[in-house]
Amino acid sequence: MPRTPEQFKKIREEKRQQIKDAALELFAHEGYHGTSISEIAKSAGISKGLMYNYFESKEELVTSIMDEGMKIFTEFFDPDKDGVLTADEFEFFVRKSFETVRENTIYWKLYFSIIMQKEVFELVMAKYKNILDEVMNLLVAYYEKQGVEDPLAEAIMFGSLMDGISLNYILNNDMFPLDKVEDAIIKKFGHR
Amino acid sequence: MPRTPEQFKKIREEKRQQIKDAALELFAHEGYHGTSISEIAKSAGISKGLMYNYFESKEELVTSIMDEGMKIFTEFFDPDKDGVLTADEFEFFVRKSFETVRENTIYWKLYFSIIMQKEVFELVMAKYKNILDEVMNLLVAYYEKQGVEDPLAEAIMFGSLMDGISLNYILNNDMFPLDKVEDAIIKKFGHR
Amino acid sequence: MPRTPEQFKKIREEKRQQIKDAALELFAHEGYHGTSISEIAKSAGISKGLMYNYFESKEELVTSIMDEGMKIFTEFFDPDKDGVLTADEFEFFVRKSFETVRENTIYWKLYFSIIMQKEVFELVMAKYKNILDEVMNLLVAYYEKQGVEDPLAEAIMFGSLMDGISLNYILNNDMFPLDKVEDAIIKKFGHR
Amino acid sequence: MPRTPEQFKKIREEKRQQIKDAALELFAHEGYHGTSISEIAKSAGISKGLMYNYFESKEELVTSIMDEGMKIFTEFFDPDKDGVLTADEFEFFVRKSFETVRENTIYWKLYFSIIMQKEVFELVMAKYKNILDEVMNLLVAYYEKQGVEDPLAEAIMFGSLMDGISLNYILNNDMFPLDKVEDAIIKKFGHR
DNA sequence: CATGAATGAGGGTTCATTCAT
DNA sequence: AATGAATGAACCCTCATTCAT
Repeated sequence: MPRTPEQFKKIREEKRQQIKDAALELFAHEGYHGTSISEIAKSAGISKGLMYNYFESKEELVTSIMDEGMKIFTEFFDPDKDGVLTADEFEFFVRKSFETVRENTIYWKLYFSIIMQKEVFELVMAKYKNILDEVMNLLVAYYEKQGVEDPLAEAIMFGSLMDGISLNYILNNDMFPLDKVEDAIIKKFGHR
Repeated sequence: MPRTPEQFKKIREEKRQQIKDAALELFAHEGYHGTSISEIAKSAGISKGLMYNYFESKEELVTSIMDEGMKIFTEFFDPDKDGVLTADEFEFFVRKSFETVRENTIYWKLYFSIIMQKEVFELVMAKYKNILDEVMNLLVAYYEKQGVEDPLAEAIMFGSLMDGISLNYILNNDMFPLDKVEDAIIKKFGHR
Repeated sequence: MPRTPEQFKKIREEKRQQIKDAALELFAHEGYHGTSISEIAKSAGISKGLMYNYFESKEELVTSIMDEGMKIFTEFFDPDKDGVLTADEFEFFVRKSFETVRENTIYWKLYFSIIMQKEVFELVMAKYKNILDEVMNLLVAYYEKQGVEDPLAEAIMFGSLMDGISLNYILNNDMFPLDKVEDAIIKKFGHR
Repeated sequence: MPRTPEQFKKIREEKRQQIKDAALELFAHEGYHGTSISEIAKSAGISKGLMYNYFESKEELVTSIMDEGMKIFTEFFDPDKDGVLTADEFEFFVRKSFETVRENTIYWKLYFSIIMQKEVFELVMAKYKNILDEVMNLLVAYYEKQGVEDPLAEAIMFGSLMDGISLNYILNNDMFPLDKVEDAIIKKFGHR
């Protein structure tokens, strides 16, 4: 008697996740090209061939991981989706962003290593660019409302700062005083 | 008449440079793993085998390139080496940093893509950490002198911001308003 | 009420046929090595695993298909089985042969692609050789009776011609004037 | 001191031929898909990787072999290239064709196995089609000149017969009375 | 009878490195 | 100093077959 479709679906989803977890860990530490399918399979406790039952290529695997991480990011951002940022929401955004970086350090390590790669990932990046542009637009509008002199420059600086902090935190996990910087950035770029 | 040892050394050095130039170009565009020794050799106009007369491995080649780029960076920084930063020197530092990024975009592309890689490059990074820590110390001292409330947080923010801006400029060369941001950062983090 | 053994056998036979039909289609279009068990199973509307309930291997499957096609061929040939060929029967044979090629083009495509393969299929070919030798013997006897000068050479030429025509028709389906050639061959090799 | 370019060229050509010889043997016996690069390399006495120094892919290898064989074929055909076939030239053509088949049996085995394959080889076949069409045109003109009733049908029959004979000779090397058939075909299709 | 997850060997291909010349 | 032929390990991926359910 075969398993029910529900059973198969459950197996598939669990195994896919299991593979993605193993792959994320390895991609983040060794880089995309530095990680082989063999390593991922071994780390996930499955055979090499089985990988391709769940992901049709190495590229689909990494894409799938990236999408999942980006989904987490967007879920936490602009929660009421009214397209306007208040000062409280700004602070909430900063704190949530750092929370995400803190809790999904490995994912963001992968993210930063991936964005340095070549055309293969330009499609992926195109998708994310929309999301990130949206964030930028909200920020510019916010700074305008608060009467900041050059809202665009301020928004770009703020965005770059978030990137830079994330990058340094990721590279220097133990030493980086993320909490302190979190407060400072809200004070300096919040413009309450 | 045979060449003197000095002449040999000079020829050697020139050839090494020629190889490094070709390799940097390719590494930055195709990534480290995406660039083969064959391609580098062809681009440098020499044979594959000869590569190994000048660099003992692909890894030594990339390490050597990184070192050279970092040397350029340090040469331009803190020119009088008196260990103290004035407000003018701060501005000078920012402007020179951006100048370097603007003029050596390819190198910094390689730099950012390399720092996301694995333990092989941890040695390289250890070396650079000293240089970067030195910069950080000067900055903290500078902010203390200027009476900034939390000098360390300010210095870290400034450093992260420089990284974030460089990263975004590299990724988005055409659209990024580097000049504008350059002025804004001096105004906001100069504390004259 | 449980099914009788006969019912089971019939269901089994139908399913086998269903698989063979799907497989023939794919083998002929993609080649033997170019067709995977997965594709066959999907095309037959069953699971991969079930395939092995009906055929013990990919090889048995293709062998079985070949046998079936050859059976069709022999059924149409020498209908009264008296071991003698009249002029009318010769013509009948030619017309029926071409009819078979026309109606089972796909099978003959598979046939010609398979006979070029390696020793695995030598067994299969041994079986067919008997059938084809039988045909040859009848033809030689026929040409002798008609007073042809070199009956063996004539028979071999005729057999080779039939092969060559089939091959070219298969490869060049649309352009090949099979009808015209059919008449011509009867005129030229019939020896009425 | 490096080898001279001439030396390298000689090495390359010899090795390429060595690989092609090994590959032809294997392709003919095991089929294209049934032959692995590993097997070819082993049979040629080189490493797998070296294959790709001489042929950029398995496909280029087989294409190169096919071209070489077809070149032999065309060299022997229509030697004075005046575009007209005399009765002597017709006989010469038949005899030379069989000579080629006799002497390059393996190649023609590959040829027949290849023409049954899928789209990958359609390009290759397109090239050959021109050559073969040319032959056909000459034949039709020849039969017209000789006053044959249906020249096209005759030419197609002759061409198909040549194919069929080659095929059967290849498959049944030892038993096939090629000499006898050679004479018979000239008598029957020569129309002197 | 029926499923598709799972395996493992092998497919073609690439590439850093070595070596004879 | 210089060449490119040669190696061998590893790469991503496919697939006939087996197996737990």
